[in-house]
Amino acid sequence: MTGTQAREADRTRLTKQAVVERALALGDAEGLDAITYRRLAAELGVTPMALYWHFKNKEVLLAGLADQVWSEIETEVDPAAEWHVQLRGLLESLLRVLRAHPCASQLLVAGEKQSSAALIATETALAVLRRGGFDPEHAAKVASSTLWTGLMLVMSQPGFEPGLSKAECAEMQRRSRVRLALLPPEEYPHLVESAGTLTAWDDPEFHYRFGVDLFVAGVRAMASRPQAGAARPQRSVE
Amino acid sequence: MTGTQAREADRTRLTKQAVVERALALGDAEGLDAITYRRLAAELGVTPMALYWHFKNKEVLLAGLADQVWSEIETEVDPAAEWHVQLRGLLESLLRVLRAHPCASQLLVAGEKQSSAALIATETALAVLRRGGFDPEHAAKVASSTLWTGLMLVMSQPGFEPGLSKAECAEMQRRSRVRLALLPPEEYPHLVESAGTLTAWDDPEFHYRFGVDLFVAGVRAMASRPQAGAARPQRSVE
DNA sequence: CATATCACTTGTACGTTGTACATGACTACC
DNA sequence: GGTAGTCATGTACAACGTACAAGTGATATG
Repeated sequence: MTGTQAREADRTRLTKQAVVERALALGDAEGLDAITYRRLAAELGVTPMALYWHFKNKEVLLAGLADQVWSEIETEVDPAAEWHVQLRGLLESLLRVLRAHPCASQLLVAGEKQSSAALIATETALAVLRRGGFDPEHAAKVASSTLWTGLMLVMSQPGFEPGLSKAECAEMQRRSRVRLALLPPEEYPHLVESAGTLTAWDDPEFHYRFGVDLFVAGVRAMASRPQAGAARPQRSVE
Repeated sequence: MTGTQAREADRTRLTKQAVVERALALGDAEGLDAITYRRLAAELGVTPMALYWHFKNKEVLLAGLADQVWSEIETEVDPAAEWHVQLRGLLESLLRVLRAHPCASQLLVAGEKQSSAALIATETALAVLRRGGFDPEHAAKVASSTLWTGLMLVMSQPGFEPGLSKAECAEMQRRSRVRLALLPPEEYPHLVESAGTLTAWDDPEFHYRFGVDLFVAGVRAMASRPQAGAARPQRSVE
């Protein structure tokens, strides 16, 4: 299909995929608000209205971006692993993608979670949880929580502000750390004490590791409660 | 002519507090996007630019709203209760406020978490967690997670879309439930099976109860891990 | 070869948003 | 009275999403 189009090297046709990629790159670099029909069109060397041929309006464009993000998530699980290890793997895969696309979490929070790529991920998570002994209802709740925990973890990373340079980020963090540390210690003893961790942007790995641990620990605890559904987790076979 | 300005009997001066209350009511009723300088000014019977005297720009206005929301959270804890019961109480109080203000979660996710009212809540949470045996670093992480879990729970409530009527909400839910239920069952068996729960808007209490249980269970599990910090939880005395 | 069609692109224009700037009016104190 | 501070207004502008109509070039068909 795309083989015969190269008659003019510079002036290549616009495609949905190209637009989505450009938009995502723009959003990642300068924040979701930077994604504008005019701005995007300028980057693609095209008139704003040209984009309307491919995406009927901005909502559809953003849905396209969301779909792209979803499709980058790896949904393969190690069939030999225990269910909670599989769940952890899914969450980590989600986090990898969300961290690679700083604007993705904003995008997914605001927009649709019903993209076709999202369905696959949800289906996989549900399968893992059913194997872990959850009944359909609780499995649904946990699966949804997994997604939202991923979103939340990225957005709550100290210093996370899409479209900010490293330096601006460090500056902001320094300032809020100082603000916390200079609070009256008799009124806010614990806040002063924890000021460093609350604003630490320099060790995101600790942030994510703890967040994932906390979530998985919660899910495992719920799994071993009687009302969670099935009597006992099944071993994953074959 | 403009000479009629004295006629309005209820022509009372604008105050920050009045503006914040009106804006919050507007946002709760019609969504955060409905909060517009022009719209808000019209509701207050005033010129858009009049608002600029009280709030230098929209960011400041929204920060004012966020502060108002924070200030409505009850931060008293039962000193006799166990720490995890206290933590649950704080989370439930947060949820109560967020649910009372449908636009609040969007507001807090986007905006500042450094309002003075937010500091008090954070300080209280940290105190509870330190009593629970967490060291300052892990306590900070858990406290931040508590806030974000509250935000996430409200935003992930099926059918949550600020500024939508009950009927629109029900209609949307019905549609997405059908979409899920009609998926090819051989490809998405679990999705079909859980379609009801994934889209259920009619039983929010189950949603919130399960979410809080899951979170508190996770925190308790982390508390009993050696690397969480202090050797053992302290009983709260006096 | 001519022409009709489709896929795509452009130009112009409208309404809405946040907000800069200059000015007007009310209140309080000298 | 006057002067200053506090609050409100009116006008104006740039940027946004997008409706509408018209144009372009490649391809299929007569």
